[in-house]
Amino acid sequence: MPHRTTIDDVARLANVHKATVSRALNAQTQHQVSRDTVDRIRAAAEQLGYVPNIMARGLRTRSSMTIGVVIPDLTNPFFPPIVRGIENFLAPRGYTALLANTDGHPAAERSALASLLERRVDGLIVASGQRDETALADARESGVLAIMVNRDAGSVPYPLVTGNDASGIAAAVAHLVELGHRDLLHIAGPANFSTSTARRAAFEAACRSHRGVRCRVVGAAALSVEAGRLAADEILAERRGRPTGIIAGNDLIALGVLRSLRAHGLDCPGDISLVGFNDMAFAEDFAPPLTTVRVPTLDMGTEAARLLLAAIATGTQEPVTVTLPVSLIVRGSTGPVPDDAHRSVT
Amino acid sequence: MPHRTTIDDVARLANVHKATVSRALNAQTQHQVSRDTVDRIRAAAEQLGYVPNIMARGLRTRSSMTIGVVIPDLTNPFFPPIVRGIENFLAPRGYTALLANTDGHPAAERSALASLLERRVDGLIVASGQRDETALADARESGVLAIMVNRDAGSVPYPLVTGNDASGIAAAVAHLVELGHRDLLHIAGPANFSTSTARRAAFEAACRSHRGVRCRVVGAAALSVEAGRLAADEILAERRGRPTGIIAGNDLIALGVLRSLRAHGLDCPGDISLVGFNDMAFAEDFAPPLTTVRVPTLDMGTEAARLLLAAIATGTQEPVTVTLPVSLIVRGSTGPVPDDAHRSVT
DNA sequence: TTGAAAGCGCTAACAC
DNA sequence: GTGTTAGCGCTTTCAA
Repeated sequence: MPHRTTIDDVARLANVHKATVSRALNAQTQHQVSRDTVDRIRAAAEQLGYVPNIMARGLRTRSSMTIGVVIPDLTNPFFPPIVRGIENFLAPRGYTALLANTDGHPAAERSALASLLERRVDGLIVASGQRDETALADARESGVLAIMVNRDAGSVPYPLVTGNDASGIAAAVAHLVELGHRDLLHIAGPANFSTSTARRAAFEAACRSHRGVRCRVVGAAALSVEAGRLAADEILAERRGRPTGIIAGNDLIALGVLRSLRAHGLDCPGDISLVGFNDMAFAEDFAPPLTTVRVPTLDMGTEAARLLLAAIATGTQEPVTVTLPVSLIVRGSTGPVPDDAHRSVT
Repeated sequence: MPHRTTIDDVARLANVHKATVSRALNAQTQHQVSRDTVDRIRAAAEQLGYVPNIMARGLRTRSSMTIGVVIPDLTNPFFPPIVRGIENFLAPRGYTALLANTDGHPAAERSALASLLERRVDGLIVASGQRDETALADARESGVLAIMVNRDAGSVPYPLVTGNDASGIAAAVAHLVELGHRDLLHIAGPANFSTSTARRAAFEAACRSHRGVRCRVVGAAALSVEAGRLAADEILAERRGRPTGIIAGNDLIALGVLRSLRAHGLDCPGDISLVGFNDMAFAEDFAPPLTTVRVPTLDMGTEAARLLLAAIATGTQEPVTVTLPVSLIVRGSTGPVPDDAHRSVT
């Protein structure tokens, strides 16, 4: 690539030493240079179209002004808002995000992390947390600064920014109970995600807190539409004990449930009510519009970026957990329990 | 950040000069080093957890092994698959993507570009093309390699990877005509996007090629749900001359049309048929499932990355246009023209 | 096959 | 206020 012009070229044109150019062009050191020379240097830089080389600077200052963002899959609608929130915070502060997808594969995560570390990112924001994080454990071991987003890293004590899973699930359960539902099912995500186990536990606790509510939990193989459909298929194949209300581990699973319901000729919410989790983009446009728990994904990203830059500034980080509030968004996929709901269980 | 261990540390442990370490650890120069020393160096590097510093290497080799990806908004579901396609191609080749959002603002684009250029990206992939690209013109002027994706950069002659807008629109028109529709409307995107004008022209041409088809074009203020809804609201407010078939400039606009239709108590496709463009994620889950033109977004990203790396390898690029095939996906939002369709125009 | 030396473009200590 | 000097960690001639 081009951009040949270096700090030396500017120095020559402005008739000063390159160190002076460096001072003049840097906000923190600019006051050390006289007004006149700053102007002269500015003009020279402008004239030459000088673009400072951040790599060279970084070599000296041991900072790359880039942050590694590792996510499972950008194509999953849950993650773009997080990334956007991160960038919204980083960009005005001179930082840029290096993106890496892992697809949930440990091998891909390893190589993604390696690639980011080679580039000497100043820190990591990781949205692909799992129970068994070996690669992250190594990173943490060698002093890499990082913030987890949404899911934690198992036993690796990185700070975490997450939504309030418990209160979201509690609100969903309360909503269904209020509508008269007494047979509730939770389709949980894989247990190696901290959010899955948190939501599952919250579901069971919430059900216990309402008298007369029968609850049941099944697991989905992944946080995906297909996994949700499969799980729902199995449940709907059973002739007795069908739930009247389902709380899905996330919106993708909920979408799978919706497809399964249609395939079985069941009406939502006429026959079965459904609540999702996350309020992903366009959840309101589904058929029916999905009742779900809204998670502030953009804010989660922003907050994670804020925490990371703070950690970079101090060089240290405590394993805090920042829990952001969530809210139940009631739309068309939940309704009153059908009259004959109890036929199947008696 | 940590990772203190440098090539010198490895050299010392392996009892060789750092130049030898460099050769041993580099695939292209490895054959210059004896088998034994390579092994010894490898072991030493492993033992020390050596991670080469790409910035330092880049300073020397004038290549950063990073590609700048500039998009309007990651939160728009059209872009993540493109980015994913890019990364799928880049990652195995040792490149990483630096992401920058512009929100369609020239100012944001300027600063995004500046930030990428400071980081000495080896090239750019730009999905935020507009008619009046001043920042890109400068980049092009100073020899920056770049590939446009989806939309071109107006008069800036960068190569372009795009979907076949004309054939997609032609297929959509043919589909509606076959269903009996004779009054067609195209809600076009803003004219400063090359795709908007291409689709508009294709629409008008396609309509002319079918005898007895009346066509009309209105513009949406943006490629967004809200802009689509507004445009549809205006059309539906007219009491006469309503179209029976609408082809939206993209799926987001189509979604806005859907919402407007619902608000007006109109049935889709009972009263009006609707075709989108792009086949964005979950278009099949809308109410009704959206008939749309599928654009191979993932492939577009991959192809753009391929072209860019080729350009980087040769140091030159021709202003070629790669047009990828698209296909009409017929779902529930299109149906036979209603019987009374001609009442309103007579 | 390996070592020595130079330098990529920048900033930071130290002079003056 | 400004110049000098010395590297940051790497690759790449050029010698040996």
